[in-house]
Amino acid sequence: MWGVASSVCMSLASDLALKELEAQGALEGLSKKEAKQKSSGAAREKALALSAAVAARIEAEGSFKTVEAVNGYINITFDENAVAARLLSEVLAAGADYGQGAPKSGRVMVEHSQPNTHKAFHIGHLRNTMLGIAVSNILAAAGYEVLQATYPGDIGMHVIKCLWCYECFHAGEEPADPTMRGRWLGDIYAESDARLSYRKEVLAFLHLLSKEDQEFVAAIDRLLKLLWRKNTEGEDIAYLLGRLTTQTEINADQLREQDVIAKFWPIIGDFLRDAVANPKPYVPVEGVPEPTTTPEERLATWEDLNQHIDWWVPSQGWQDQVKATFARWEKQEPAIVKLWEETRAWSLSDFERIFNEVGARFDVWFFESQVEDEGKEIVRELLDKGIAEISQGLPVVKIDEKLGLTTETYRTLPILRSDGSSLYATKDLALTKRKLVDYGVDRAIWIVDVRQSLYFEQIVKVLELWGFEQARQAAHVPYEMVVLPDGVISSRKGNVPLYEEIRDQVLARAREIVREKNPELAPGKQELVARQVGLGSLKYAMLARDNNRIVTFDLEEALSFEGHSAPYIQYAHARASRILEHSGSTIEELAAKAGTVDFGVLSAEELALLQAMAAFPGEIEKSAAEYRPLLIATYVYELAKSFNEFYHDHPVLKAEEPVRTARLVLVAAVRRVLANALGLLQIDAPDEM
RNA sequence: GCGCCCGUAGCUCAGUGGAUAGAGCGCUUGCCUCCGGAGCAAGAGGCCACAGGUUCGAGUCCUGUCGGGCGUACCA
Repeated sequence: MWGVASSVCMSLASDLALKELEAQGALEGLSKKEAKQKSSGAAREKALALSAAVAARIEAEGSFKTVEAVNGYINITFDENAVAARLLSEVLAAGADYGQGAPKSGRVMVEHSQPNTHKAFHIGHLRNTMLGIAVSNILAAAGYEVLQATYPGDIGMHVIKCLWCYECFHAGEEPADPTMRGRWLGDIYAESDARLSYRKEVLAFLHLLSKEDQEFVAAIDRLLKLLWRKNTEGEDIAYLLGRLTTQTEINADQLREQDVIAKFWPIIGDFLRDAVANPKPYVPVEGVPEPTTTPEERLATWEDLNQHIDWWVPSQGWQDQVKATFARWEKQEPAIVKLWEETRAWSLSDFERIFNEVGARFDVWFFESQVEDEGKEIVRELLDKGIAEISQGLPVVKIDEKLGLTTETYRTLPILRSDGSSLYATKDLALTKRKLVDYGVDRAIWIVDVRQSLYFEQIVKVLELWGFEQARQAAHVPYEMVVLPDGVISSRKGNVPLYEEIRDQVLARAREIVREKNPELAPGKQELVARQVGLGSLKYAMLARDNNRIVTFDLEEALSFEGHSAPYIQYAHARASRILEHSGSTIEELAAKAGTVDFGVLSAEELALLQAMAAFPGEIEKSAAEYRPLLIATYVYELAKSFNEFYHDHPVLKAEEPVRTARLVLVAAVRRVLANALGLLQIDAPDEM
C-alpha cells in the first residue's frame, strides 16, 4: 500500500479534552501537570473517535484508494500503479539527471584537500578529500554552481624543517622510483621532526621517571656515583642528581658537558631492564600519585629513545640550524629556493596522482606560497583601518572588542608573527579575499577538521569587520579526525597509515576476491572491477560516518567487502544490470513502457523501492543543506538493501506479463538511482563484478 | 575558567518531535536444479550515560550532573 499517515487528530483531541475537563470544572485545584495527566486518557479516546470520523469524511470524498483510522492516526492510500507509472517514467526519462534539482543562484566554492607538501598524504587526508568531493557533488546536484579548490600547504615551518633535514643528512639522495619521491620526502620530514623533538623527549622521559618511578629515584644516588667514577666532571652530575631527586625538570642548557646524559643513559637502561626482570609489587605511598606507566612501558620508551642516543650531543645545535635555514628562505637565497621548488614538485606530483585516482577534480589550485605577500599587505590595510592593532608586539584583531561583545566569544586573532613572517591567518585572509573578489564566489566553504572551528569563526568575523558582506554566507564544514584502534595518528609514533599503502592493500584484497568470486571475467576486466570495488570500499568507509564522528580506521574492516559497504551496493547494481541484460529489452524500450506499468497489487518490497526512489531528490536537498554526505551514503545502502530483498522474493524475468515488464522497468529505475547516488559519493557502479 | 563534540545491542554506527528504537560485524540456525550466495531469511542481544523539565507524545527539544575527546593570541 502506498499512502500517508496523519497525526493531526492526536493534537486536536488533546486540546479538546483539556478544554472539556476545564469546562466541567474537573481541573479545579489541580496543578498544570496533574491536569494534563488527567486529560491524556480522555484525549486518547477522543483522538480515536475523531480520527474515525475524519477518515469517514475523507473516504466519502472518493479521491483516495483507501482511508483508515488506526490508533488515532489517519492513514490514506493512493492508486499505486498510477503513482508508480508516473515516478518510473520520471526516473528513466531523467536518467543520469534524476535527482538533479532546479538551478539555484549563488556560486559556491568548496575548498578541500589541503595536504602539506613535504609531508605524507595519509588516511586522514583521504577523509577530507572524500568529504570535499561528495559535498561538492551534492551541492551541484542540488542546483548550485560549484567550484572545487585545493590548497596545498607548500610553505611554512614544516617545509623548512624538511629542507634542513634533507640538506644536512640526505643531500643528493633520491629514490630510484620517481613515484616514490613524495613519500620519501614525507619520511625526511618525519625524521626532521623526530630529530628536533629528540632533546625534549629525552628530558621529558627523565622527568617522568623521576616522578613516577620511586625505585628509580631511590637508585639515582647509586647510579650517579657509578657514573662519577667513570667521569671526572662532577658538576653536571650534581645538577642531574638534584633535579631528579627533587622531581623538577632538567634544563639541558645548564649542563657543561653535553655527553653526560649520553653516558648516564645506558645505566638507566640497565636499571629499567632489571626492574622489568625482577618486578616488585607496587606499594602506594601517601601523597604520591599512582604511576601512569608500567615498568614495561618505561623500558619501551627508553628503547625507542635509545635508538638515537647518538643524536643527543649534536642535537644541541639543530634548532639554530633550522632558524638559519628559515632566514635563508626569507631572504630567498637561490640555493634554498631551488631546493624548495624541486622537492615541492615531488610532493605535488604525488598529490596529482592521488587526486586523479580518487576522482578529485579541481577547478582551482591555490598555494600558500602564492598568497603570502598579499596577506602581508592586507595586514597593513587592516592596521590602517583600525580593525587590527599591535598588541604584545604583533598585529592582532581583538574581535570581541571590535564587535562590542562582553563575553569571551571570538577572542583575539593574531594575523602576523612578531618577526613579520606570515601565519596561516595571514594567508587565509588573502586567499578568501581572492575567492570573493577574483572568483566572484558568493559562498566560500572550507572543509577542514573540527579543531579549526574557532579559527574559521574568527576569519569570518574579521572579513565582516573588513566589509565583506559575502562572509556571512561563508561556512566552515567541520569534521572529526581519523584515528587508529591504538590511538591518534602520530608521525612520532610511526603509526601513520599512508593513503597509498592502504590503497595497495585494499586493491590486493579486491583482486583476490574478484578472482575467487568471478573467475570467468577477463583479466583486464578483473583489474578494473578490483579497482572499482576496492576504492569504492575505502571511499564509502570515509563517508558512511557522520562529519562529527571520530572515524576509527580499522584496516580489517576496510578489507571486508561484505555487509554495510560499497561492494554491497555495487553488487545490487551489478545484479540489476545482469537482469536487464537478460531481459532482451533496452533501457530505452523500458523507458517508453514506464507510463503504463501494471504491477497488479504492489508487494511490500516493490513499494519500498518506489518510495525510496521518490525520496531521492529530497535527500539530496537535505544533504546539501547540511553538508552531510552521510545522508546519501545511508540512503543508497538502504536502496540497495531493498533491492536485494526485492529480487530474492520476486522473479522478474520469469514473471507473467504485465508484471514482468513492470518489474523490469522497476529494476531499470533502481539501477539508475543506485548509480546516481553512488556517483554523488564518487564511487563507481560496475555492471558486473 | 569558557566554548564545541561524543555517550543508543558485546563491537562499529544509523535514527535532528510520532505508532512495537534499527543496520552492519560477531554469535546460533536455515536457503544455490530456480535472473550471480559480495546475497536472502530467522534467532539471541537495549533502564537510548544519569536526573529534572517542555509536550497529547522525547533516543530526538531545554536545564543540570557524570564520563570521554577537542579547542582556547604569534602551530597549521
